[in-house]
Amino acid sequence: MKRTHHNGELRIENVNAHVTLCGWVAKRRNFGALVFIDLRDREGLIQLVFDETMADSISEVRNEYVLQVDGIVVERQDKNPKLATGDIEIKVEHVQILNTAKTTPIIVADETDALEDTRLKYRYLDLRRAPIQANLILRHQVTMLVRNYLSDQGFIEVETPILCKSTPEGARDYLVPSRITPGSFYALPQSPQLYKQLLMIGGMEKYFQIARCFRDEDLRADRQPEFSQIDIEMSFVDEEDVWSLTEGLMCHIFKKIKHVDLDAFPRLTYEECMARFGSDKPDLRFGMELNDISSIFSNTSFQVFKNVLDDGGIVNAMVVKQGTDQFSRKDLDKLQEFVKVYNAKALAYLKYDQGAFSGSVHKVLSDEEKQAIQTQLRLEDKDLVFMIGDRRKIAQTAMGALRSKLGHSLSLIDEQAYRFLWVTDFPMFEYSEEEDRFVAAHHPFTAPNADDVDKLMSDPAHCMSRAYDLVLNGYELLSGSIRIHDQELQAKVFEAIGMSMEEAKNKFGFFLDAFQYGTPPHGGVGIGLERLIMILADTENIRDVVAFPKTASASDLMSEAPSPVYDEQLKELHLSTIDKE
RNA sequence: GGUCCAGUGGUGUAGUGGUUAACAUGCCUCCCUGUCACGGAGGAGAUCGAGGGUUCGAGUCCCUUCUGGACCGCCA
Repeated sequence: MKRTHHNGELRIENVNAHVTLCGWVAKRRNFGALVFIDLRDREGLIQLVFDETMADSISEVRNEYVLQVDGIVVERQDKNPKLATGDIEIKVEHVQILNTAKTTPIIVADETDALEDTRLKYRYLDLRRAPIQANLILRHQVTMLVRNYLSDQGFIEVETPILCKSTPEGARDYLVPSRITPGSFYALPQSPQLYKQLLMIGGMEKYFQIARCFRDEDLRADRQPEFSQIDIEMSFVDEEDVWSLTEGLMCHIFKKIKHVDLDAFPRLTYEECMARFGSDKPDLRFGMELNDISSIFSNTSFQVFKNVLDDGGIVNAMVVKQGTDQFSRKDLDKLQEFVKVYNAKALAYLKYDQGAFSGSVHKVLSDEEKQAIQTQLRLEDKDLVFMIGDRRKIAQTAMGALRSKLGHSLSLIDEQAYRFLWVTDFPMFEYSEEEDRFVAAHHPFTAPNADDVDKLMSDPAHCMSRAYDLVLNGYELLSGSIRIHDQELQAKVFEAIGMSMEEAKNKFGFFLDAFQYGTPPHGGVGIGLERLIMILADTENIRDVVAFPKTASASDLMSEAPSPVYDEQLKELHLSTIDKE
């Protein structure tokens, strides 16, 4: 092999150069004895011309054949402005067929051909297409930037185990049976959480890893069962140190990849975030904030809102500016169904037009109430108000989901913008109705706010933590926290979530042991690499930025994993064949 | 665990109870010396995801099931 150039890099300046090129046949066009072939490689396309003297040597060549050609770069008579190499072509003098190819099930040259399941079944062909290659190259560039940046900042990349101890707190583990210890299992890491904290105890001070993580939970458009996390942990730091490091990294990435200078990263508490946007990962590329208008209805005769308020709920409102004519009755009925998905009982609406009200709750609200709504929400002509009266969390979440949906469907979003947001002061615990106890909202190693330590037992619902998320354009880009480094505090947190010291020792004994030998204050973050790449690649589908992704049911259409195994393998693992009923 | 959408030649679609399932593209053969979404002529290729039911008759209606997708729950 003596390839001299990539196909996409040749230009008019290369005219008369003798070149040797390699690649795949993207397209063949015949004119009697004259044949054009578009030759594709990773860097692009170039047109090859074969005259009658070459006709025999390429008569068998079809799409996706692998060729090596020698030829001379010549200027074209008719240039093709759509192609980077469109000013020139290669007059081929010698061709070698490196390999043949069967007719492909998907047409590689047509980037719109085939639905996603077919593309995934033949992923190796889909990967030949420019868009998916561009995404993988982008991913490579970002991980290189991350490694270099963090290394320059004094961080050490350390690999942590994939075969771990199962810690059944949080996400469901993927389990791996042990052959040597029958009946025992490893777990694949949901994240390197414990190991990175142990690295801090181990004196690494600044650690990072582009870490593979595994979670056996149901998938979504932005969730795969295995994914990568830019995992970072630092010793002797507080929130400001972690945030400033993270912001520096993000600024670096967006400068290098998108050539933009990011604005300062705003911060909101979780509570304010939920109140204003109905989400802990709000899209700040548009406004249309939520409003609590409960006080207007303190003496209402509208029974629905009255009941909600009596039960401690709220009435949440959102104004669609100039919205009165944007929704048909049918649209509004659909939105009604939409909020029910989020457990809201109903979606009320009120139209304000030329000083007069109409809409679903027009007749049941008093004039004073409507006037108060107009005043509080500063309604102008043709404004539409959506209202949800429900339990606080439901009213906020459902309205937040509606806000997000309408932001897209009404094109309120500035597609060019990158709007970051730090969300802080998360609750330390969430009440789990299922388990009838408080569970850690983040993970049980998150430090509580210093002021809230005495609430751990007395008032866990109002105990805030030192956890934080970084949100970008409506995606949770990372989560992190300042960790507990004091063993007594750690014990209290276990107690608060109803975990006995015995149980804690059984689950995290090695970790708690380590705490006794001089644990530095530490904290860090885990950045969802795929989500970052999705945003940079401008796609809403995580599979677009993963080379070999899995489907929504966690299977690989290409390799057909997961698959049954031989009885022999099960026997070695001391597992009996699973009864399929 | 739940809700919704989709499944028709290799690929992408049309077909809304009635002849031989249509179109585009790809594939094969032939023609063509300046195409680049090349063009022209011809050809092969589908038990309409699977199973059951309703009907004189089902790609079409009903039930079950499988697969893919989106969402809720879940994802510390």
